[in-house]
Amino acid sequence: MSGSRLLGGLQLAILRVLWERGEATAAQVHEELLPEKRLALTTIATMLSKLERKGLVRHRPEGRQYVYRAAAAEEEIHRSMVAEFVERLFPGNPAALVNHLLSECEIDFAELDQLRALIALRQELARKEAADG
Amino acid sequence: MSGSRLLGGLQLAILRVLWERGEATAAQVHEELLPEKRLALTTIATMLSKLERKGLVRHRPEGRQYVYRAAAAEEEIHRSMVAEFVERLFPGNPAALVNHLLSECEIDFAELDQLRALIALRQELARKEAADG
DNA sequence: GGGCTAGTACTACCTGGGTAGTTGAACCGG
DNA sequence: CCGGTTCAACTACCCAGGTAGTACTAGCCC
Repeated sequence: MSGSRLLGGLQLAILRVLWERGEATAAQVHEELLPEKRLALTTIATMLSKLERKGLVRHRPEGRQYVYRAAAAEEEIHRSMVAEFVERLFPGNPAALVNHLLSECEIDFAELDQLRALIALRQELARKEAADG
Repeated sequence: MSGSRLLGGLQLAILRVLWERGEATAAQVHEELLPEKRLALTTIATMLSKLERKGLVRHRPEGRQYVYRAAAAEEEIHRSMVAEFVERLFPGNPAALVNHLLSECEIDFAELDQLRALIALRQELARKEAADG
């Protein structure tokens, strides 16, 4: 478990493509990211290799090219990155981040409703846990 | 635009000391961080210089030592880092991060209550805006 | 005044993200 | 069989965070 789990923007963009499509060649990832980031194909290929070295991506040869797929679940990456980020910015206080997000970010009405429901659910669980012991 | 992207853990730890104390010498920051991170004093001094080059701290000579203070407000740093982080991990969807935090993190009952109140407040504001605008 | 000390400045190195050119191999069309 | 195309691999940079040793300097004590 090495520290510094914060992946960069490009790495995440690539992983997102893989999560979305299941599998993709370097060229496909490149093409999909073109509007977002104008990068050379070799840049994408390099990043895929680096991600593979870190165990976040695997490849399988198909004909003369490699087909990549994510080796780490999206949820897993989210979890570890959020944990790392919270620890960095609001040490031991995830609620402070929620607070910040609610105060500073544009979150629309419907989403706020959903979040409120989610909080109610969490409180329900907490209450039950407390009751059961 | 102060291209302040994601600061590292040490930089933030140093800034936290400065925010907390208002002012501090390198030695004071070092001392305060000792239990948290065992680092050489020169490491702290180096980071202070780097932070100063980025305009995030300033110093004032006092006798033969420098007294540093943060040049960026805590809120400002929080804002820009959270924005950057959200854009990286949940592009254009801060609510997804809130969702994640509520689902995955340990947030205690009282905090959940406060968050619920905060959401209600936000909704109130949104409703008012919708009515006025 | 001469050496000790405290404290900054300078320099160096490692790591990892990001970027891309160059190389070399496999393959396809003629 | 040869030349062009298409890949992946290798190599090389840049930059910033992090870490720390060493050099220099200003002040202090005897």
